[in-house]
Amino acid sequence: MLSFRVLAFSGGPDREATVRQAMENTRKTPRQARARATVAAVLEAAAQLLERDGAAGFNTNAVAERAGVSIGTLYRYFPDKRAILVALARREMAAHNALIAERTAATGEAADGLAPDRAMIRAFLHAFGGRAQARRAAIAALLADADPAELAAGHAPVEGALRDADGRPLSPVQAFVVTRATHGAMRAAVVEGAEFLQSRAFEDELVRLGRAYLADVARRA
Amino acid sequence: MLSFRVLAFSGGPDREATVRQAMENTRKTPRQARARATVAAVLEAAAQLLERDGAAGFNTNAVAERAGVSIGTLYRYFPDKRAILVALARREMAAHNALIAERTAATGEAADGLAPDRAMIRAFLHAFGGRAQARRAAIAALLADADPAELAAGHAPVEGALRDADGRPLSPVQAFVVTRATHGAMRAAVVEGAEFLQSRAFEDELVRLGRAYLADVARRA
Amino acid sequence: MLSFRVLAFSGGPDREATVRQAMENTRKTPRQARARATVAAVLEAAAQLLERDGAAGFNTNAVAERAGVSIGTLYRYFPDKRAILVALARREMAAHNALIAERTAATGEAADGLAPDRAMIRAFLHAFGGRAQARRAAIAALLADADPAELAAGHAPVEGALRDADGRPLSPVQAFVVTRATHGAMRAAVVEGAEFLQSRAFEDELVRLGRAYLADVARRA
Amino acid sequence: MLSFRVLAFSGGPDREATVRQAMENTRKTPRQARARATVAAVLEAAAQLLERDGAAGFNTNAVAERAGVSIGTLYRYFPDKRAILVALARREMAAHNALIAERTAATGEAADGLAPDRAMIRAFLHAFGGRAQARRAAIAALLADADPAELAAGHAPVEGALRDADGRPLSPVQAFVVTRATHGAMRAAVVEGAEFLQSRAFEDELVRLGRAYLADVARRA
DNA sequence: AATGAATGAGGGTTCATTCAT
DNA sequence: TATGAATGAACCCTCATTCAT
Repeated sequence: MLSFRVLAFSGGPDREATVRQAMENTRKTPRQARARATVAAVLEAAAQLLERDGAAGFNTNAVAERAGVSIGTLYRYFPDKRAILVALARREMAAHNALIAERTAATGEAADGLAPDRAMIRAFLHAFGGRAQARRAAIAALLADADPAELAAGHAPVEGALRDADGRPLSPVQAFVVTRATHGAMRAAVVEGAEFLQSRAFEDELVRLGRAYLADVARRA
Repeated sequence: MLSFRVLAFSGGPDREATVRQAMENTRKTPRQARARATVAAVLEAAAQLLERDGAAGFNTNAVAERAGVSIGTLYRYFPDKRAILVALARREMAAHNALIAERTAATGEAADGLAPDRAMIRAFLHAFGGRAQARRAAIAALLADADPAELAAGHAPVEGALRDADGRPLSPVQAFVVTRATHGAMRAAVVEGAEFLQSRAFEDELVRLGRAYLADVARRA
Repeated sequence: MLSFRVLAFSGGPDREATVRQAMENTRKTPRQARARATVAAVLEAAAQLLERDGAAGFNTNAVAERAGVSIGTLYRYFPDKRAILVALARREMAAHNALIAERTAATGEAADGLAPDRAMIRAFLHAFGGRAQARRAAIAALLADADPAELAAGHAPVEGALRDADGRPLSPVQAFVVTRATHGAMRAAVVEGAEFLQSRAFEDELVRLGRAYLADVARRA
Repeated sequence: MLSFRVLAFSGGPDREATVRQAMENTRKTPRQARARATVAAVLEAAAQLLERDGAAGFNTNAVAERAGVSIGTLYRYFPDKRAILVALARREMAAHNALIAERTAATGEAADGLAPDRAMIRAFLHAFGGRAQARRAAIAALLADADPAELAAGHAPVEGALRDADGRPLSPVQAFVVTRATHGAMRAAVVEGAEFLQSRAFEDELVRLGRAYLADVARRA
């Protein structure tokens, strides 16, 4: 379900190192705060442009202008255009993960009484609530030149942890099918702008889909 | 399952006119074999470039050159770059639908002994066998600026015909989930370059996914 | 002495082929005449800018503007900025060679009564008469990233033909020294803007330099 | 032969002021060892970058980083990019002159048993032994926008001291020819990367070239 | 005095589209 | 009707230089 981990790429090592260093070393220096603010402004600007104009409106000059920084400053923090997309995807992912953590890790296995599968689905659906267009454009833009080999990585942790209704591990193909199917349905709802995206009914059907499949796998094993 | 219907546009008023014009150009004029040949050559060239270089290699000059026509001629048949993509998607879709029709509609319910769900899945997987890259690039390119509201249309006929294990119609949300989930898993296999794309095991799991879900829907109804 | 052969590089093979084809195939087509005029205008503009502002004034947009063509047109004929420099050098070389041919080949060995060494020196000096700054800038610009291995090629034919005062071939080092020394003195006169560049006295001393050296080589052999 | 004096500028009024300022900064302020160390570090960094990447690698930010000083500090000591090049050239020149002085002026006419012309040639060739690329890039970079009128100054002292084989002064053109010819041959060997650059044979031929010329001048006088 | 983040003019190049031939 | 040369807006990115801290 962690669909967006898929989109995480690493920028140029040099600059990336620079920025990471700049962003993680000391926490309190005003310099660091400034840098973080700049990065945030750029990402926010990118998201807004993606939201408003789609991938077509996403160019480095426009992003810099909307972010209120010079193009040179933008390039101090992002080695190239693609890195902005990558960082944006990473940021969305982080927010997504935080949501999941908040809902599951809090009370242990079944936070607020939710089963883990439902918790993850709900987290995904809510993370995708706003800014569908921005996310969609980010997906599309990255898909356009992403390394297909890396596209699989994001699902690996979930796939490894999956068990059928009797607690037995799934075959690789089965793990693939259930993760991608669930994710694909959610993704389609986002991309198609389905109005039931955040409804209980949709969530219920997604949960049912996974469980029915896992039960059937157990039954025939 | 009709994956590429996703790519079919009817367009907002402006686009609609544009596309209609493109379609009429493509459809009426070609009483001359020459015109039809030109259109075919352009689409074939576009598919090849998409396949070889991804979205980046897809530019009107390159398409015209590879098609062996002048750029001016290309613009006689396609009002703009986007129209080529649209026409290409439509062509792929038509081929895809033809395949499904051949396998299902021909002998009625169970063509060549296959259940309809399996037949459709198999058709999809085989349609995606070759030219995966071209289709992926076409998806990405169109997704980049497609009107989200229209992305849903392609699945409608299948959704309407779906029944649960007891023959009862599905709710809209249920129909959405089962079509997009199946399609999403197949799409992911294409996009991620899964090596089991055309394996029997994969097909089996996809069939099981849909049937387990529809059985569960019937059980709880 | 054929210093500028050194500067001849080949542009990108594709475009180069295109242009060559465009320029050499048919002679009379108005299209060809247009193309040749465009190439000439670009080269002339480049030479003027080099002459006026040095390498700093040499940028593709300025060249296109002064040539009276769009930047796109410029890039139709030259794959990149460097290719313009290369072509310019080639053109100067051709003019230079023509001058030499006119002065030597005409009457055979000693055209207009000139010994071959003096003829070549004079040709070089006169070719360099005008536009010294443009040539100087072209040299500098190309030197900035020329492949040193190729820098030697231009002198090879002359080196091979050299003989000492008794008609014996020179050693490679000797051939190198006499060609580069003569050329270096002429080059310095151009680069430093020496006012005696085209004087008889300068020519005489250059001729003497080579002859004295070759006589000495013969004497000690 | 004092090849790099070529690079010494006295500048037009504007430039002159700029350079003088730079020189005074470089000369007076460094009573603090720190300042001198900074200037040295910058020049060393510049030389290394020129050596490694050619003119393309020579930019102020890279120089500052490699020198281990901030870009702001660099600009305290050098008014602009060009000043670094000028100072570098001056430093190389000084080292070169010191070498010559050590070999000739020390023991008067024939230091370590070498004739002065051979001593100067040898000094030049050895100075050019290492860092050929850096020097070549420095030449090219300066040539790109040097005031041509000033390029001549460096050779003046040698020219003035030159005598023919009978001890008579040379004409200005003769002095020009012999200095630039010798220098040009050495320069070409550096620029073309000739493998015999530091060989005895090459040195011998350079010495012979000058002597044969000066002898011939005396003979015809 | 040192720092280095920020600036933004400038420059190389691409490519969708037009229109004279 | 076909051609393809020409156009030029747009875009990505670099780097010399400034200045607040």
